[in-house]
Amino acid sequence: MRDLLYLKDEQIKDFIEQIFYAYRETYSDPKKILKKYSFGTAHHRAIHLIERYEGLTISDLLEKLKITKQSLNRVLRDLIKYNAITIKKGEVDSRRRRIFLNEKGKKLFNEIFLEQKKRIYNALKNSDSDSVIKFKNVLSRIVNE
Amino acid sequence: MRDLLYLKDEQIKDFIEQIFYAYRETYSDPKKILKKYSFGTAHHRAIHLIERYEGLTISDLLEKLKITKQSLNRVLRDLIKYNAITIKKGEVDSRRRRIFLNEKGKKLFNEIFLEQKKRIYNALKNSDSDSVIKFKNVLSRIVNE
DNA sequence: TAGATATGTCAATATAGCTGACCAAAATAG
DNA sequence: CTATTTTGGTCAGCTATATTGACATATCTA
Repeated sequence: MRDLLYLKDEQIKDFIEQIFYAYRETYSDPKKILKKYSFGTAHHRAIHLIERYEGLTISDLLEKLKITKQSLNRVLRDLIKYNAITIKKGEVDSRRRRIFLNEKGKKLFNEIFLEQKKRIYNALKNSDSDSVIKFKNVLSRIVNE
Repeated sequence: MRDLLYLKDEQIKDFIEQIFYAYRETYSDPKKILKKYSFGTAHHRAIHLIERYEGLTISDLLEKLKITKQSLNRVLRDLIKYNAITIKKGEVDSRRRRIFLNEKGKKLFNEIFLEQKKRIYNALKNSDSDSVIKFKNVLSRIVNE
């Protein structure tokens, strides 16, 4: 590995640490709201992905979350019970069930997102668009590495 | 909130999602190594901070980790038992105990870091220094927001 | 019709966090 | 010097989120 000035070990350690803090803080913000509904971060992550990828299947969700179906099932059961989501049989293949947000789920998502958005928005609002683009690119390279 | 082109809700949702993936992947990489020593991510985070801030106190560590002393104590007990760390009485205030990595702890840290470093290094090595700097700046704004 | 696929569910276990209560040593304030 | 505060350790029990393994069911495909 080349020892580029901006890729020294101490810099990399710092990134590893900052990624932890960024994740923790970003997902801590809406915890009070989640608690009101007796939900946790596991429900939050699921609802986030269901909102973003409407109609995704159980296995799509499993791949994104990288948890077991047993773990996911508990979460989905809770969300169904609260009437946040609906699972419909797939049209082409009725085994591939598709997950959708109900009105109650959309409201819940928005309440969570509004809280969570603040941190990101405030962090970026004073950044130039070039910083935001470069942040996005580096982040996605880390994810897809 | 202004609706700047690069700060649309969908963009912010994407950041929230990517931060989750970045954290998860970055901290998943060394899990096999940790398992060899019967350690988990909680031990990893502690050892990372102890390496970076040598001689930090229990309460320094508690503040950085944002967990309870009961949770931290379990982790530290395991690390002491393995002989990864030593806790010394503080020189000025002997209640403020300072935590240090032993040789065994340094070796363990290096083994973990080498694995974890790959993802960050590979993600950054083809980025120009400006991208890295801007990534760092935006990340730290998210953390300190 | 026989297998493969997608999903659900039961049971047991692990990890990492929490609260509450209580204790001891050491520093500091009166 | 004593009283209080600060720092840390520990016990016990609980919760949230994940795991593995086994088995069941419906549906699709060959």
